[in-house]
Amino acid sequence: MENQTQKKKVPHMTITRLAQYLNCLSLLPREHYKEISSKELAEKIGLKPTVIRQDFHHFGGFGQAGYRYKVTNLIEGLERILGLDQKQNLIIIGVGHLGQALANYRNFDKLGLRLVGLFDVNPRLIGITIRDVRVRDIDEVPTVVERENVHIGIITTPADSAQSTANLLIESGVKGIWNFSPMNVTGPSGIIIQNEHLSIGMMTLSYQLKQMLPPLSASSEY
Amino acid sequence: MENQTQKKKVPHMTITRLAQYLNCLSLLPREHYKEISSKELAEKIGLKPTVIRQDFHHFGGFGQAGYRYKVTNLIEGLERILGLDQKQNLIIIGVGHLGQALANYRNFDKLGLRLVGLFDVNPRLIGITIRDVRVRDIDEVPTVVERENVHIGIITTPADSAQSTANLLIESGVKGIWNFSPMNVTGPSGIIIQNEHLSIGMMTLSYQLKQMLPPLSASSEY
DNA sequence: TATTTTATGTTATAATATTAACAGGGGAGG
DNA sequence: CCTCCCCTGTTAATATTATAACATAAAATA
Repeated sequence: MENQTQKKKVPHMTITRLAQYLNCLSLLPREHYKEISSKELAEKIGLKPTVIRQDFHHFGGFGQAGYRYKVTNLIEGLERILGLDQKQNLIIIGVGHLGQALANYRNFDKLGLRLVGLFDVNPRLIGITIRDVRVRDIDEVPTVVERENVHIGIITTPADSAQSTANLLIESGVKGIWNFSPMNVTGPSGIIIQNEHLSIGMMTLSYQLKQMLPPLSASSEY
Repeated sequence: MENQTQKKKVPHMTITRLAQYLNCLSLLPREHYKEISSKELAEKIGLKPTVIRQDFHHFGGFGQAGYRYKVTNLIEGLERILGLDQKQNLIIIGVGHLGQALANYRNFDKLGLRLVGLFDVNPRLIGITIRDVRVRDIDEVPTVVERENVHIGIITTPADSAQSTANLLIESGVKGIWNFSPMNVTGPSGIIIQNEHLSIGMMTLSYQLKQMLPPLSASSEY
């Protein structure tokens, strides 16, 4: 569209699905899939074709009537929309099990993200190296954020230090926070904060299981 | 697709939020919060009070008009709705970094979940012990699922073996799958499958950042 | 070349979710 | 006891999202 600041609001679910499309497209073998139809893509993800076409329509569409979508064209467009064409530097605070798992996450490269810092308060962790990145003391966060022009910070600390960590990140100049601690963190408007609670996924799974499985005993009370 | 155990269908977003409420409530100090109002809880999560009351209304409400909600009552009710009151056994397949991180996830206990098995194909991992659970060969999955009455399986394998792993789990008798591999997995109806793609959270964050940050160059073309 | 098929972009309709408005219940304070 | 205020449960209205329907364009086929 005409305006990059985006006049009409794109539904949040659409953005989530665009990410799904991109993820799916980047995984399928390129030689067999030079082109793909909305029907094919929808089948792979478990949606209806109209959803995909409607999502694309928010951005003017990616093909032309009659043709199928060109996969490379699609991927490039999605990456541009999602902002993945501009490389970003990020840091991780909290080098516990989850922090280490994320530090080893290969897909960061594909997303245009570069891990430039790992931080913790635990002296036993400070100094070790994970994928060529050395773990530093948390006091060094402001320095690294400024020097490396870091825009994104990932929080994998325990719950009770999540908010203080977020504050530190924000003061240091980080613009987006991806929080994996169980506690919600908040910040001033202008800072993008994504709280990613793993337990919520588990709970919704549990709920659906309960609906599906026969109740063990026809309990009298609610 | 209608569910006979459920008269009126509860919106999916409501279930997600119920999980958020429970997570938030379980984290706040019990002595200071014996009771809580919809307004207070909404503030903590960043919602409006009416959302919470509407969500609760799908289940008949948790308090009575005039009173505030009793926290213990609320927690018990949410746990019952989400099916967390019934203990479940689960296994993890794929003991890479993410699998190990999940194996060490303390919150499983709070969710009524018990890790009873770890599996991998890598001989170098088979035999090691994480939190008193020994890593077994993937061939032993059917045996353990049956013996331990496992209902939930977590997939943390690479993308190319995700679907085959899901098939194995389903054939073994698992009823719910929590898939962390980047590739969507599918199964027959009756099996609950939750695909949890971490990269999607990162991409939506990237998108929002792009909307917020000033465009580096006023590029002519979209 | 005419026609059928398949595909996308667009518009219109149906379904769903959010938000607001309202109706009572209980406690505090005069 | 009465009034005021705050609270929840419920219903109604609004806004948003998903689905279906349609118009059009290209390729394939006869």
